Amino acid sequence: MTATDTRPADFIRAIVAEDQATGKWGGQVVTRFPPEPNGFLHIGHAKSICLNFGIAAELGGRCHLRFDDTNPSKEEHAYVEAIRRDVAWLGFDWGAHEYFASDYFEQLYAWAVTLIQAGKAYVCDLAPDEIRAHRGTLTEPGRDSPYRARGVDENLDLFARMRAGAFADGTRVLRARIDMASPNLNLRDPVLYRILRATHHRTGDAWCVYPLYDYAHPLSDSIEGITHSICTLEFEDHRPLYDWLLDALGIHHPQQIEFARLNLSHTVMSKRKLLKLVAEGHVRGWDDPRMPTLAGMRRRGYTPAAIRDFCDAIGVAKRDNTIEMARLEHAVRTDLNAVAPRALAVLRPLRVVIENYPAGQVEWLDGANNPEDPAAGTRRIPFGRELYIERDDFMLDPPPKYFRLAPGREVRLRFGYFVTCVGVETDPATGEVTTVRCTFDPATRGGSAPDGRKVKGTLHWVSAAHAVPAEVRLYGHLFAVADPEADAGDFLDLLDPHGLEILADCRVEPSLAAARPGDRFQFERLGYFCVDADSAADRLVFDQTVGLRDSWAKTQAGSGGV
RNA sequence: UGGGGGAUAGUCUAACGGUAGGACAGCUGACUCUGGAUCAGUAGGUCGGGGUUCGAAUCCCUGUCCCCCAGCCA
Repeated sequence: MTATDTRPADFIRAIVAEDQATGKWGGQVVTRFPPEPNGFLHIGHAKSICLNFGIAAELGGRCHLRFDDTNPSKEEHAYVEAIRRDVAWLGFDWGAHEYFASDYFEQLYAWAVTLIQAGKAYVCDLAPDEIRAHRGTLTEPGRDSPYRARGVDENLDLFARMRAGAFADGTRVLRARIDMASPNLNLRDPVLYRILRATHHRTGDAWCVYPLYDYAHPLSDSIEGITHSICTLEFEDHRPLYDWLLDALGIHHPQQIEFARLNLSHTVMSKRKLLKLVAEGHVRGWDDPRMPTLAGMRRRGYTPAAIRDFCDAIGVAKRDNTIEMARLEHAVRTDLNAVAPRALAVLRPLRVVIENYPAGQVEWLDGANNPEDPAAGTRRIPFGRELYIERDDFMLDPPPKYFRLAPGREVRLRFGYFVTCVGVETDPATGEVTTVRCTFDPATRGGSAPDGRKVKGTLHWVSAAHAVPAEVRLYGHLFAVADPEADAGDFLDLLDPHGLEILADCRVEPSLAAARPGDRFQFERLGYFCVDADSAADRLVFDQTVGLRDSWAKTQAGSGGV
């Protein structure tokens, strides 16, 4: 064990480890994941979840799931349930530590009164645009609100009446009295409470004043005894306010630490944009397999382990970053390769007739369920005179280095026999090959030749008489460009038109007939697929999770195609 | 150019004054009943300029570039 092995994996873990060593928090580690229930969780949230729950787990601490529900106009209970489901699916358990900022409204209100009494907060009657005008700009200081000098008693009375519903929405706010000339705009008397008549998903109409994030967040952290409040970079400017409030109140003061959020190529992470895609029907929903949401990734067949491994692998730092999608795909391939049962499935069927194979004869051949895992056992696959192979696996006039079937060429049918192409039938109108005629070598049953001869290619196939029809949905990237956020135009114009391709006439081996939604398979030579929620007993539907690495396709791309 | 952050291979990420390392992507090759998997090899980097030092990605000075902040969103 070297020093490198014991060094914390990232700068946040280093801080927490240091705090543990010095006993700063009495040996305690309490983190929290604080989503706002106004949308579904995405892979960016997964980074934060893995960080917060991971640190707590590593150090014997705990991580709270706290819904930051301070804005009733945007939040819904349905999102709460979706978030719970996604965090649990990812593999994390918050136990009894589920909280809502809205549970703290009474305490938060009481602390606001405390601030007023201490002369550190005041009720401001300025309209929203006036507040903005008084705030100044990045380079000019703000101006004091004319209400800044209001007396404690008047503030107390006004704030009580705000709560009581005496004033219209937007007519008054409670503000912290800090410094209108601060170079940090967050300190120019930030708004703490606004009047908002909206039904809250949990407190209903009990309140008409709601705290803002900057006020509710540090106090919620404090109430819960959080030690390390880990958030993303854009809140760095808010830390002085976070600290100011906790100091002003003299209560438990967690340490806020910021890290760079995850960006993934070929997709967007903005909740606003994801919501727009869903609301306007550009995708089928929050769980559309093209979406970077955990629900979408789950539906597509990503495993929790793959996502966790991905989050561990990308690291945590402060510099802006965009992870290549290939990194995520690598994580899911690695996981699925080890655990996904194999199956034979033909996406674009091409009929094959084996001339010297007896009509009506059926043989049940043994196929390994997972070459990576002998314990996975074998299954029986029917073989007959008439089969389907992949259209891509046959060419009348193949280019060099093409190892598949072509006139006169011999290949192996996976787990089956060597077959040689002896002719084709074509559609006289289009010239398209409709049937490939072959002969088989009976001595090669199971896939190897007693005379030791080799074949360059092995094809997947299904028995025409036994194959089960299926729909397969192929997915590309959500966006056609690596960084859809970079373009100044409408991001919708950047959606990849090839992001979804539906193949309605596929054929899969009969053992797949029993597959249930959520089941994952590797279709040999093609990729990983997951049974979609739309699947029914009489209509199998598969989603492509990710393709297998394909060096032939790479060769093709490199040579500019055939 | 007010404040706050950040710059290490194509993309991420380590190195805490002492050989710039790892991963993904790329390329070569080996092996293979998945052109999969696996294995081996290979190429590629410290934002620029000064300085301190025996020695600098790391410390100092200076310049440049990138990100965030002017919601009664979070």
